[in-house]
Amino acid sequence: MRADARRNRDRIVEAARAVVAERGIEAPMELIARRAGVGVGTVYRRFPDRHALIAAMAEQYIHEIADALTKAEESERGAWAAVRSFVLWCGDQGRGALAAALADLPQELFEEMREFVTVRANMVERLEALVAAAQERGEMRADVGADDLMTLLNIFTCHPTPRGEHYLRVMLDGIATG
Amino acid sequence: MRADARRNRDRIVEAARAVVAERGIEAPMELIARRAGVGVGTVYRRFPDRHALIAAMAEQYIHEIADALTKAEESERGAWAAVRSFVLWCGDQGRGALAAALADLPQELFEEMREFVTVRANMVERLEALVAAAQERGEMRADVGADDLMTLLNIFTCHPTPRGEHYLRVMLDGIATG
DNA sequence: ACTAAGCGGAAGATCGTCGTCCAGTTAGGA
DNA sequence: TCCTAACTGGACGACGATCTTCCGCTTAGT
Repeated sequence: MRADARRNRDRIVEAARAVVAERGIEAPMELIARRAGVGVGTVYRRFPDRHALIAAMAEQYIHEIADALTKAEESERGAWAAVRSFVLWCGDQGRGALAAALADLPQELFEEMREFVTVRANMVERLEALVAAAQERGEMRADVGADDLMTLLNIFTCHPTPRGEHYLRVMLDGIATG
Repeated sequence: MRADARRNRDRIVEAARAVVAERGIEAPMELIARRAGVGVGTVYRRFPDRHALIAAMAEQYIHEIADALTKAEESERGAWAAVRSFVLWCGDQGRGALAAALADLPQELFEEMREFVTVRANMVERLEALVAAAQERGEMRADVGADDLMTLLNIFTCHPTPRGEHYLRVMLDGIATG
């Protein structure tokens, strides 16, 4: 692949993430192309259809999240601190908006996204372990699980508001054992 | 107006509320007509365009909310209890979904909806008073205001999930002074 | 039983997005 | 420098979803 083509490909994936986070999974291809500074034709040459683009995007995205979780795990300030900082990290930068957009992806699409599915499953497992540890130590209420955390993240970040991060903190205060 | 026409009119407004709550403010008119058990033609005779229908719907809706707030105020179990029960009432039955849908209404539309605007303004004022009282008594954290409560309601109810009410309760625990 | 009011839904208009195609441009090797 | 294969942008026709109108049939109510 020619160097300029490579550069454009990367720009397109990045633009897709931003646009999908803002406008949802059905954002027009032209918006993505514009944001990347290329024409629609260029997008379609690199990615035969929007599915391919979404898959590329999702893969990059899930790896970032998984890395953040690893960092949180390694911080060694306790399970609840790890959960908390991971949630706040996810809430930041509208990452969750992308997650929300991916969440209502048609089921059949996931079958072309093996890597994404695998990495995500692994991540959920690790988050569950962290939550269980925090609960065992009595640092976190027992009626909220890892899946609830992910749902809540989706809810908050998919609905952008100026005080989103503040709300997330209030929510975390409600989740922490008082 | 003939009795059957009146009946249909009411049914249409009710159907519109349900459909808009589920599918957003841009839900197809045909869906609303179907849900009301009438043809699209009937909808358009009663309401010249979707704006008129939305206005009728919004008016009915805001009165219900205002009534609920009145009930909460009258319960006399304290300001925080009133705020809490009002928020939970709103969260119930997907009322917020409708609020969310109304929230991203084009600005110019509100100018044809005087009644709605007036009643809503009055309601917000009363909620603010309740919040101030709860905060003064130290029952509620000071960094969350009436507008935040409304935003949070929108956020939660516009994004329907099986555990929505539970999340709202957790959130309220975070908002209450611990 | 008569008629004004009401009814449903087919049909045509409109709109936004998709994905293709091709004439023109450019990277980078010889 | 020159050459060409690779790449580029965006106009364009197709398409599906939704809007709104219109009209022949039905019905409430006198």
